[in-house]
Amino acid sequence: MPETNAAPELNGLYFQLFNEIGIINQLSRAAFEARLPDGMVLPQFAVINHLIRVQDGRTPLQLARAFQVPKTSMTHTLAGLEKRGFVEMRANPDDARSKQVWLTEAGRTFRQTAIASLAPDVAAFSDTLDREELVEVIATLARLRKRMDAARD
Amino acid sequence: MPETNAAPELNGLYFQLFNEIGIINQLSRAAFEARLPDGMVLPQFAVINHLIRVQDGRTPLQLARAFQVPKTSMTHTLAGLEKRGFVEMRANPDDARSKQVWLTEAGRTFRQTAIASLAPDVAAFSDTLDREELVEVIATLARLRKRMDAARD
DNA sequence: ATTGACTGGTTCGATATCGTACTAAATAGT
DNA sequence: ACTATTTAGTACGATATCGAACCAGTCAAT
Repeated sequence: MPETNAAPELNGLYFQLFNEIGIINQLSRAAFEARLPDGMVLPQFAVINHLIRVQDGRTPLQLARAFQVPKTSMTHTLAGLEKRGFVEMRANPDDARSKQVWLTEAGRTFRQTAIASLAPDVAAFSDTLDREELVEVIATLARLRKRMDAARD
Repeated sequence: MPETNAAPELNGLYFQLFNEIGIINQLSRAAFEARLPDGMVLPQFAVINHLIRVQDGRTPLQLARAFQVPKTSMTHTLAGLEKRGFVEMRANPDDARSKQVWLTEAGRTFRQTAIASLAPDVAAFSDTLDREELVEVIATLARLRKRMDAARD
């Protein structure tokens, strides 16, 4: 009965994939946080990075959705960034309930120095995957991510 | 000056990769925990799964290393599993400081039912990657994981 | 215009995660 | 044997994460 076994085995592979992903996430988080100053934490850096890649002025909810974290978590992350002066919360002119998150100069320069200080760590394993492999695995994971995202009812 | 740009761009790709990984990790965690009973959490399930894949009787420290979490986190995770009766801590006959983690029958059956109840969720996106793609991306990530692991001094 | 449903964000309490410091056992060097 | 160092695990305190409940603003239907 090959058909009845097909799905479970595939599921097993997905479990394995999520397992690898969990471990790498763990490793990258630990490596990042070892370099970042005092209590600065990976999600905070990730938010700054995201605001650079896309544009400033996202709303907190947009950010929460981008990272797929509950909005309460994003509130907390943003509070930390604001306390450090790396972002600035402004009122959203289009919607009085909402806000906008803007990077400050301090936030931008922080990102620069953080990336610079992380470079040696990345260099330690950056020869593992060449550019094509990287691009491909990113594309594959992005495909999966979008699909998983869409699958959430 | 193409050479000076080469490295930074590669770093940027790694950042993107870690970002995708973080989001998928988030999505899979949320999906899992939505199905798991009450306060059962992803790492707990992952430990049970790991104990099935490799063998019973791992020590807490081996588990912590396998998942690349601090040992205090593993202590906490195992305490949760033990309280629910899914694992059993025994003395390690080879080392009086150490312990061994063994699955109980309840733990094994729990895994079965958990996987069964997760199957529909996985099915919702399991057609995104075919078997070859899955195998390949897992292999690639495993390679990166091992390399990152080795790079930690 | 008014009501009811919905949405963006925060507050609050419970739990997870993790770093530091500690204890006890094992190991190494003499 | 004896001391110093390392190793396995835990206790504890600080912070991160998240779900539930909440408030204020928006939108839709009448």
